[in-house]
Amino acid sequence: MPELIKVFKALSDETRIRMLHLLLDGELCVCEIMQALDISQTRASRNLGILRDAGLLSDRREGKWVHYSLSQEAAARYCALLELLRSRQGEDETIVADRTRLEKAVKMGEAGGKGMLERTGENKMIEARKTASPLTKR
Amino acid sequence: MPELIKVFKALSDETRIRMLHLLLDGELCVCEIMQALDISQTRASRNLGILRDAGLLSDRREGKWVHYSLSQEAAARYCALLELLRSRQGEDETIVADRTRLEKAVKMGEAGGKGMLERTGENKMIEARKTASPLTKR
DNA sequence: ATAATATATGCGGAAATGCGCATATATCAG
DNA sequence: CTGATATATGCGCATTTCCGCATATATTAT
Repeated sequence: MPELIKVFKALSDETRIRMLHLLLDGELCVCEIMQALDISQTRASRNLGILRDAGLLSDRREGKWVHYSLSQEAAARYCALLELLRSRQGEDETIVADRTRLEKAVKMGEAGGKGMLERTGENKMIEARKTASPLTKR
Repeated sequence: MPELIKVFKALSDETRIRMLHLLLDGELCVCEIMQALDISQTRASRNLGILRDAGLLSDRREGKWVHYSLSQEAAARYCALLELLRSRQGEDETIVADRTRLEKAVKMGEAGGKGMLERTGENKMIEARKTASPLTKR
């Protein structure tokens, strides 16, 4: 299958578009993305893999965490596509909500989060935790 | 479903990408496209409809023929996408073959073709015919 | 070593997609 | 009118996609 079509296939799914929107702003690990989008771990991992296999993302393991980010090649080859995405960032309600959840997750991470694998659900409070998290580095 | 995702879905099929490549050069009717791609009438009509419903094409009936072309809105909103396509035109063997078949079909049309609905098959000769065709106008 | 956390993946089922066949619709010629 | 040509569409089937569940793998902590 021609490469460009694989890219379009990767882009033709709402979950993956939401992921890309977040990753336009920088690297994130799977557990951050699944919290931001409020989706299952399976779904997050699978769809990130599809974006990676299409050449749009690259991944990097650091300890327990795998960080995904826009690939260099994609940023070069498909910058027109990414710009098209960027230009629509404000139009979608869902994207805004994802950002909000991401920020919340990042804050809890900075406070020293642990056990991020559970989906929190929109309004569920989780007390501060003790050990390291990928977010403490910020 | 967000509009942009519908567009990506429409673009994530090889048949439809081939169609778009031909239509980047101008308006074509269904029978020309099915000959150029050497596909069935059903397949041509269905996939052109999908591109139209995604907002990428507009159609115009003229007598027996329905002509499809890039829509004004798409050319404006998605010109980055179309440029990306254009920039890959040379890379794909299939696209070149489609162009060749299209030119052949156009020539037979100018000579006064009729009964274009049958797929010709790559090397099947068809004698010149007598009545009007969408191609005589060129 | 065991346990906990983070991520990936095999499997199965529900839904979506792609397309051929037959047929419907539209237009034109006679 | 009938017949020929061009296009669209309902139906059915094969393939693909999406995702949850359970489980496997990787890393770190104890």
